[in-house]
Amino acid sequence: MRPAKRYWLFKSEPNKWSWDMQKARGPKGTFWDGVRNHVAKKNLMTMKLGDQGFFYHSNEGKEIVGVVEVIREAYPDPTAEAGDPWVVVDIKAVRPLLRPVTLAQVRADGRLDNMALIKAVRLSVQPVTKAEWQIISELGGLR
DNA sequence: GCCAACGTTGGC
DNA sequence: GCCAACGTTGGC
Repeated sequence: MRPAKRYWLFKSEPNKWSWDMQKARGPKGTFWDGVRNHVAKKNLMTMKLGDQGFFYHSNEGKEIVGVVEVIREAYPDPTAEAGDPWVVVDIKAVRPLLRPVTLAQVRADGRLDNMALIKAVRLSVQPVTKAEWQIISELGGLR
């Protein structure tokens, strides 16, 4: 049996790598580089083909703007020094949220208090539970 | 192996 | 620009 699909959240500063840039890559997607934290790395290693994630704009915007999908599982980060342990996955843009979900909304919701977005502020690649995924999808106008 | 100092992230 | 949270480094 195929393992249940998992959900994630990818943080990016939009002035470095924005949703629009991700979308412009089309179905080919791109590798998600720059992760230099062991917890985030562990999350990357756990990802399977077809897992979905939210695309979050940190710093400017502070909102979840889109949905991405994992199209290649973890492999060595091409931007890391040889011998470094860091990995990337490939992701592609799937669709934008009809209405971006802001950090303020997530905080105010009450059902999302345990999200890593709030609990682990600095973690750049985070797990999202199925329940959280559904709530945010609704807030974002996706169902 | 502990912990103080320091650097980085990211919200405000 | 400030600072809280947290990770990493290095002295002991």
